[in-house]
Amino acid sequence: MVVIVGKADPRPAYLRIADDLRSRIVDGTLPPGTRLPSRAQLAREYGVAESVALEAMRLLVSEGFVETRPGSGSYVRRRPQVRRLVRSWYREKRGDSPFRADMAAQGRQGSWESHSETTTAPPVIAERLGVPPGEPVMRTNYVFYADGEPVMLSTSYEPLTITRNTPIVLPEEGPYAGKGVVERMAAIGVNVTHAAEAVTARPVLAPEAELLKVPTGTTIIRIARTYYADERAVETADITIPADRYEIIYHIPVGD
Amino acid sequence: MVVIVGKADPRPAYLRIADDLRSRIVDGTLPPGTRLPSRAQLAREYGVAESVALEAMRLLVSEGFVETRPGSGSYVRRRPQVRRLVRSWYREKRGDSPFRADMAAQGRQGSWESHSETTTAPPVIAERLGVPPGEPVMRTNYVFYADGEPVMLSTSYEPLTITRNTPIVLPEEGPYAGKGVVERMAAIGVNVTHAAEAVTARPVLAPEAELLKVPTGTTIIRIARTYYADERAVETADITIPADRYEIIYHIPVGD
DNA sequence: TCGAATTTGTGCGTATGTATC
DNA sequence: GGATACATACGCACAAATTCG
Repeated sequence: MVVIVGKADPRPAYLRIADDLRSRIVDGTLPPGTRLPSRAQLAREYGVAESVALEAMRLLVSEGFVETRPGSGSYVRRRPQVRRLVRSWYREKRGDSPFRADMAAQGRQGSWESHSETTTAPPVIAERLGVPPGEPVMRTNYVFYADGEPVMLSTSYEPLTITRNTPIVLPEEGPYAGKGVVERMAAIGVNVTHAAEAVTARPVLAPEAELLKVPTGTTIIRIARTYYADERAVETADITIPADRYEIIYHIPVGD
Repeated sequence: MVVIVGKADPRPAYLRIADDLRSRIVDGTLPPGTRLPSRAQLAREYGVAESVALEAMRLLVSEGFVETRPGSGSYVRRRPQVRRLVRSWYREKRGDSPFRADMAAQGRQGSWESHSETTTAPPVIAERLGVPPGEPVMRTNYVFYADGEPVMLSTSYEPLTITRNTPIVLPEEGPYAGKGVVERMAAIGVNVTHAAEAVTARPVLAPEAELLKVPTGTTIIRIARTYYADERAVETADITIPADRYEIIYHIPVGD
């Protein structure tokens, strides 16, 4: 089939082709897994050079609608099953590690690796913790796994003025290892009352991509989480999650 | 300067160039606003054809690191000032439009355009609303502006079984126009008790980019919000926000 | 098992239009 | 107005992976 274009189409040809295919993907005419026409076919159908068809495909790939397999063809992308991470207060009340409980709720096995060291608070972190820049903090880097696959990164900071000389100074050692911030802080008499999470998103950077084993250019969600005991910040963390695998669920009570 | 490449470099040339520039952008050697070498310059420096330099730049644009200005040059993207959108229950209690109140809190003037029509619920929406697919719903498309600049898109769905023959059937007409879902539903005796928001993120699509006036390659945050009266869903909406302009704040009480 | 055809990935060179400076 | 820079488009070439007879 050769598509005859109107003369007065203002949009570039590669955008027209991409829009055309995209709308057919979105409306279900081209379901996931469908093989799309090859570059040569598209070029013939739309009456353009092969390089224009190539441009259209590249755009759809960068938008996440299409994946290509060299030598085989281009296919409507099958979305990986989107899993949910629930971030609400009641995840804190289960006695187990919040992450492991989240994973168990989905029938997956949660595990993690971590590394802690004392350092000084960078300006951004100091501001979030409400302490002077350079204040000593315990920094802990985590890689979280679900069924052995990396799914989340986290870098946590706790002021040593709170945890020094307590059994919980190292988050992943001692009787409260892996128990979650709320439970650990409770063990030293610090009563966590609420948390604030600031959600942003951006393209993944190379070091993160390597740890999460995702291709560069994919989108990640970044959560800056801070736990408070009344008005005092007691922990803050930067959490990184691949956006195409997880959605983050917040429950918001509509109080009086 | 001409960069001599080792013979055994496995990566394609355009990726090497992109990786090189990207790392210099990320580590601050090329700060935001810096003008990058032109295609012709890059081609000379790296000893490749101009089309290869073009490919590298396109990749960086699609990743959101670079923006191009025709006739002028390519520049490290300046991150606009990040503003905050607070999504917590108390934003519902202010009597005014929640969006206008959010904007007023930042010293900006909020406004919006909307268009409502009755339609039938697509499968995904029907599932969120807990109604059979094809159920009649009121769909309203919004474009929200801050100081005249588009900052948020929203598509809202309300089952007509709830609002038919009431004064609020059209969200943006009548005495409760622009008042927010909680207040509008209260006006017909529906007591909204909580909301759930599912947060995801992905690259912006061409049609959205046009409405939001953002360059292609930026990241957007997408929120699927559903309001509930006890267990019954009374409204659901898809909200689209440019991730480089806003971060989304959630407050999470840590209850007993 | 082999080989030919197909398909994507990468790269080169050219041309034209339009925006900027 | 001229030089520069990006945007789009055309056409070609070859490598590598896949497919299929």
